[in-house]
Amino acid sequence: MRLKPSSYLILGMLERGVETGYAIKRTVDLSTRFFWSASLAQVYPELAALEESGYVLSADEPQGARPRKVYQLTDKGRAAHSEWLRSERTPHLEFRDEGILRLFFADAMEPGEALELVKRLRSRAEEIGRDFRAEILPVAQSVGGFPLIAAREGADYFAWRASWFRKLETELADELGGRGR
Amino acid sequence: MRLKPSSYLILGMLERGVETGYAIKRTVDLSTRFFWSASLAQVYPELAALEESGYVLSADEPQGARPRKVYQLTDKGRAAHSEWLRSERTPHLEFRDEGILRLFFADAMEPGEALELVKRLRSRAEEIGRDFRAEILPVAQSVGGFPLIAAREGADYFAWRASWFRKLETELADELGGRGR
DNA sequence: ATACTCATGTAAGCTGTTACATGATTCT
DNA sequence: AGAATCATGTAACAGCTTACATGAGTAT
Repeated sequence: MRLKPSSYLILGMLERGVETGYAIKRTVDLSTRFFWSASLAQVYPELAALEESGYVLSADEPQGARPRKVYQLTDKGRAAHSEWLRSERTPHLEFRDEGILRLFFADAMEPGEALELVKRLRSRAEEIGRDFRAEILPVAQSVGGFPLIAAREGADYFAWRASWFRKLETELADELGGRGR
Repeated sequence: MRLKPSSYLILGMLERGVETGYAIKRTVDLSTRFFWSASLAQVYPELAALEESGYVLSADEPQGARPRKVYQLTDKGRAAHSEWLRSERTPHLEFRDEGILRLFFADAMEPGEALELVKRLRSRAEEIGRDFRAEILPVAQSVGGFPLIAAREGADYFAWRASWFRKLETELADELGGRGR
């Protein structure tokens, strides 16, 4: 079995003491979601595959009549996660940014419409920044350490992005105003 | 047929006068690659599907004995692209950032090793920034308009990212040095 | 001659999503 | 009593990638 970044995400969560598939998904939604997300339909089969390959071990720990499987890392799993963290392989970096894609094609619109687009992108960046500070940062603050540092990167990024669009907005507004005279 | 961002990428390239599937892929690699990439095995079937649904039209224009299909937008295709640009739908925004994922789990390493990780991430951001300025920006400069603005966003982002890691690097180095006394 | 670029396409596979299916426990 | 949360899983599909297959034109 070849481990993908999503596998290491799961190994990492187990290493941090998150025990069940459900809890991993919940934790991801409150922490790594913005730079690496995962769905339940990804987590459960991945946990099964990791167990099959000996990276993790499960034990049934039902809560009353409700079934519940707790997972823990094996030595092999801990070693794999540790090797990944220290590895010099180039980490995967990919963006799917439809906003910038629209910006790229904005020559097909009137200057006023392009300005409207940039305003919407700025406002969207601000909105995500707010969500981030409301949902992710507080949790990260209570955890501290590198999860907090990673959360700060996210918050800083969306702040930077909003200010980048704000700057572009003034430039485009100036051009528009200047042409009017 | 439901159009995805990748469909609009292709419509947009046709709108800008890029004529063949091969040329679209080449242009994407030199312009939108960092915020929206595409492979040949994606472009060719997508062009066929767009023609099937009436968004584009193809004509055979072989160069000698070498087959070649040139595409152009239909009115329907132009309208769809225009509607997308002006739309208020929230644009898709997704990151797959294995670097920040490693940072998130860096508590599992010694402080010195975590610092090494941050150095690698900083150096990788610098490297991508250089690639960007070497491969993407010059082309964008010769094109001008919004493609240049989008390219600047990319260049500015990787500069910001490098400086963010640089700052973190000094913070972590200070902590390391401080503990030694 | 040889290598690179132009050019089109397909097959198989990987990664991930949404929606479905089910049910217990806890909070209001 | 009803809603939200905890909990596990599967089926179908969407989107995309790598590798394969083929060959002409152009530059060194």
